[in-house]
Amino acid sequence: MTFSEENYIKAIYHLGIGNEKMVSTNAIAEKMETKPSSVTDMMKKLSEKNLVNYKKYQGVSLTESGRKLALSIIRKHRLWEVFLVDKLDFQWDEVHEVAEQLEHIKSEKLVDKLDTYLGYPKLDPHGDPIPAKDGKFKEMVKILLSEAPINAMGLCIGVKDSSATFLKFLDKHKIALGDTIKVLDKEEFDGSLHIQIKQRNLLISEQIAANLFINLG
Amino acid sequence: MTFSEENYIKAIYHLGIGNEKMVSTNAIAEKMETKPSSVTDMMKKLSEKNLVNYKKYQGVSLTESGRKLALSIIRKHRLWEVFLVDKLDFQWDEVHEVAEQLEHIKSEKLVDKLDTYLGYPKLDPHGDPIPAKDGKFKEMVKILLSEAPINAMGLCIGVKDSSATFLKFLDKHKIALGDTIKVLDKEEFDGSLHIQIKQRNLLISEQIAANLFINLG
DNA sequence: AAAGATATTTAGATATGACTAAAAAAATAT
DNA sequence: ATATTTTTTTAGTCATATCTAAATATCTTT
Repeated sequence: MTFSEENYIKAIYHLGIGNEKMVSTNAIAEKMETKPSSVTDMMKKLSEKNLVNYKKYQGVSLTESGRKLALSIIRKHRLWEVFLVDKLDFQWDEVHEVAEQLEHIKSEKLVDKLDTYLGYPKLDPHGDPIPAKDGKFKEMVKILLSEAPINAMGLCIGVKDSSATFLKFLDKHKIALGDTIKVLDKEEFDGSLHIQIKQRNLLISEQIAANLFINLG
Repeated sequence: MTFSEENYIKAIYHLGIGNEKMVSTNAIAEKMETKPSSVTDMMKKLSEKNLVNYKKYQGVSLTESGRKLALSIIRKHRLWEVFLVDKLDFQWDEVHEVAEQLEHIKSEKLVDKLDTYLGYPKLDPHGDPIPAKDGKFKEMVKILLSEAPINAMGLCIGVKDSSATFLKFLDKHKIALGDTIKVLDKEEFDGSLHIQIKQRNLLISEQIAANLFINLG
């Protein structure tokens, strides 16, 4: 598998979450920051390798082996992120790019030993679950903070956008995974949320709220 | 820099050690397990990028920036090897292949933090020195065991061949870096050496002796 | 159901890094 | 010093992964 192939597989997996249907060529092109024609070329190749189900004009979905491959790459990505934060003292907003490279290192032994060394972590620094060796993992029950009803209270368990800009914003306002958040009020005008977090009251924009996952009770 | 370019630079560096002259196209081709014509192509490209001095039919040598690049790759390779052995519990004969991949990860911050995490090691698991960030490092004074005179005594400080086969052989016969070795006798017939190591007497072939570095006094 | 808009695919081109076969230069031997 | 061998380079191909431009299929409107 080339890096490029692996990145396509990962993109298809991420796009396919939730909507269990077919993923469109254009959606993949946008995610990969490439042209639709390049996607078509690659889909033919991945189809040959039995990693995706592809029919002209119908979009693609991952086959069983495609899904397994995707999960193994995601497993590696998230384990490396834990390593960078827990062991090397990286900030959580700095790890993504490096993990994008490390996820392509080929050595099963390495991944297993890394997993052991890290103490079999279940979540990465952004709250995303780490697939087990056999590909199994359970998504937590989570909703976007922006969709929580007024007076709802829950644990902050993850971020949707994991860009450095957003993560830095959270750090600056001392919002961290594991914090308890209570929705006090919602502004009708722009959807801003008044929330209570660690004894503090905070007003956050809808865009912020739409990128924070919480777990209700 | 592509992986391929980096691997060529590394190969030229290794071939250029000792013989401070030009490195031949054929030598590079052999080391890289590729064809001389491919080497010529790449030399033109690396020359464009000012990483090698290349003149048709004259061989190549690294420029100052080529040398720096080579040392930074070697630094990464050796630091990762230390990580794999010290932290992840790999055997010393298992680390080379994985480190060949890890050495191409691009992130200065990662290398620096790894160095710190490992406690600024000076040597990798095979006894090779790890270049500092600024590229400086001192080779130990070392000779091949096969070239040591009879009755010489020294510390085993490194291996020349670091293939799994050779390293496993050393493990099997309990020969490790740091052991004191004394040359008792040399067979005239085939160059075999009688050595004393950890109270034991051992007879080793010349080929073995020609891949072990020792440091006299 | 035809027209227009959007999405997707095909065809043909480019850059990288490899290869083979043939030509040319350098080294070695007679 | 000439012939032979070895080394190195050139020329032309190939595969991968991209791209642009043009063609075609599907979706959306009316």
